[in-house]
Amino acid sequence: MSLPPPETTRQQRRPTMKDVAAAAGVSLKTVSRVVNGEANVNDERRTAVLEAVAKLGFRRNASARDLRQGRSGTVGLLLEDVADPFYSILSRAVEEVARDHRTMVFAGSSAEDSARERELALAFCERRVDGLIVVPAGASHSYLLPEMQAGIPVVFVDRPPGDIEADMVLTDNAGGTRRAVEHLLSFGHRRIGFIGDAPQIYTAGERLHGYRQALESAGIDFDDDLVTQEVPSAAATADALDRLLEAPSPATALLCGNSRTTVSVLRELAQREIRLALVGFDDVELGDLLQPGLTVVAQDPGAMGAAAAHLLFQRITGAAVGPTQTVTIGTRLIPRGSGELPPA
Amino acid sequence: MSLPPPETTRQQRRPTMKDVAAAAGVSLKTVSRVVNGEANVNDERRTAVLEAVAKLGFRRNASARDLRQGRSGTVGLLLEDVADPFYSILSRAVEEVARDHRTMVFAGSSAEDSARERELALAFCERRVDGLIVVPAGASHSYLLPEMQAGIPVVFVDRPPGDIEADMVLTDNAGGTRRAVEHLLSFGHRRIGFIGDAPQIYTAGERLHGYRQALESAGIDFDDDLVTQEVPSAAATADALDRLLEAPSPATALLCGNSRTTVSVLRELAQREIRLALVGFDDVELGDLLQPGLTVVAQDPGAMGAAAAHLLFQRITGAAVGPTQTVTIGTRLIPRGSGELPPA
DNA sequence: CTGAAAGCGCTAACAT
DNA sequence: ATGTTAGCGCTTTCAG
Repeated sequence: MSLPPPETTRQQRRPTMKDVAAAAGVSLKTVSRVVNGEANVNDERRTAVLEAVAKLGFRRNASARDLRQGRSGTVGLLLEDVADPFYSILSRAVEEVARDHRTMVFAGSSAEDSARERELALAFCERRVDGLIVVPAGASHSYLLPEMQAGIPVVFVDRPPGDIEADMVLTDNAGGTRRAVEHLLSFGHRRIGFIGDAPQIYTAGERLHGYRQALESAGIDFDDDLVTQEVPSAAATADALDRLLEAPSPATALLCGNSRTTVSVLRELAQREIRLALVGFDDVELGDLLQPGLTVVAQDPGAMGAAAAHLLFQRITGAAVGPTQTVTIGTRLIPRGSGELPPA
Repeated sequence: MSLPPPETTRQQRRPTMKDVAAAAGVSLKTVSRVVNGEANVNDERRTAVLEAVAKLGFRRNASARDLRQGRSGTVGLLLEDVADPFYSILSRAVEEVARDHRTMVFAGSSAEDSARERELALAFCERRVDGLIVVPAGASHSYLLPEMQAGIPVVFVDRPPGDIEADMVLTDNAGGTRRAVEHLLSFGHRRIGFIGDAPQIYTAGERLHGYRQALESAGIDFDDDLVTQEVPSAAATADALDRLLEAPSPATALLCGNSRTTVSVLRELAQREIRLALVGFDDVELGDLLQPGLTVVAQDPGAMGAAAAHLLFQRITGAAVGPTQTVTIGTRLIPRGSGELPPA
């Protein structure tokens, strides 16, 4: 007089190779051979194994395999924010390269928080990723040294690591702003404003550097009144814009150091009904549909992700050994109208 | 007379708990207790263990732990394209919920290819993910039944699965287009065009349904001349637009069934210098900066991701048992100008 | 071509 | 409070 089984879905124990072996009447090792597509298995037995696999719904346990083999077939990808278009495009590029290497990708967002970056990176290492691609959030990365010495290759993207040497993939930031300034100069501008990100951010420094270089080459004095560097927020950008336009000799053109700032400036300009020559660093979606179209210095996040992943897999496979490498990806100036307006 | 060691970086074998135990002069189990923050360890020994951990650079091997415990602390997220803003926002939301559950996320892009969807989903299962969130690419998902029966919960997002019953999180597609049409009707339009995605796509069907419902409620006859359903491409959209505008009684307003179509239409309208009342389904970045601003029926990918993840973890933890659940997420009409233009 | 045995690094169950 | 033993599911090694 036993009770009927409960009505919930039955949670079967997953079949193992041992179960398959029993069902097929062969040894566990033969199952392993068949499942892994090795040669040297009699056709008859192979068929029996495949039938048992299908019947039982067997699926090899990657944890067990990884444990035995010492590698996991995964890489970790640590971004600032998976939802940001720049990083999501980069992410997809990494995924495609990883796929070619039959590798899965763990992705995580540091949210620009160095503690969270570290936590995620070490969690990836605990999972024994075969390699790590990191967009640095924090300023120190020595916490990764033990992991790197233990054989986990790490490639940094977009910004250099804080206090260690490692492979990296960077945008040619200075070259990008240099070209943007030269472009504006060629349309007759001499008073070119620059609203950049906070100076402690690597890319912000590089971009400012390119801006200064281009002015210097053109024999134009750098003017503090025309330059702002701060964390991009709508309010801060509006203030910065005020400064540039109310300077004794106001800006006739503006270069924005990142896309968040560019968007804030566009909103301000629309509201104030001001026309100002404008070039943005980093492309924004639908930039061509604005009026005028938005001229930008476009980065190539896809190329950066692909380059980082290629470099990483070269390290993983041992195809690349020796000193650290730095890959620099160029920018592309895309004229769409806003950067070709003449001085007022 | 032995040779000097090679000059390449030394690949140390990673220390194990056994090594830590030896270094600290305790048993392996004590190391395990300390590493896992269990109570019942003498302070002196705990200190010794922690020192050995730091000195050796020990990091617990998650593969071994997973194998023993039978769960992996990971979930799989299968999207159409990680780089698409809709999915990248969804993805970030999933990541945040997973983080609360100390779980990492594997993300993969099916590229709208059912074979690739299946391949990725099964690869996730092989990695013994604790659960799976899937945006269906293919029409059949019975291949997941053995996995689900083996205890891997699966939540489908954005579209229902093909031939199985499962939890899902959907947008209120029909409700969204209904409101869009009502909105256009309220501005006096009676000839409202609809350019939707290919009819075999679930969301496309639902959106068309809402369009028809709203017309019917308003006592307006459905007119085939004003409706197109095809794979969104710039060329196809241009043709569709031609049809609507050259119909015997042409459209004065247009509802686009997805954001790719919306963008294509915007490009066409800009080129032709035509003004047409326009509402897009799904928001696009910078829609407020266009002239006129783009009126949209906004979906909420963040809410969808969060809902899917919550449901998934309820299944994983057993907080939810029993019949499948469907969560429907509402849309929001955002008037910005283009949808408030009167009939020509 | 096939199989038996050992063991990857960890945790669960059971002593002490 | 601490240690011992067994074993998760697989691959490696070695023997037939």
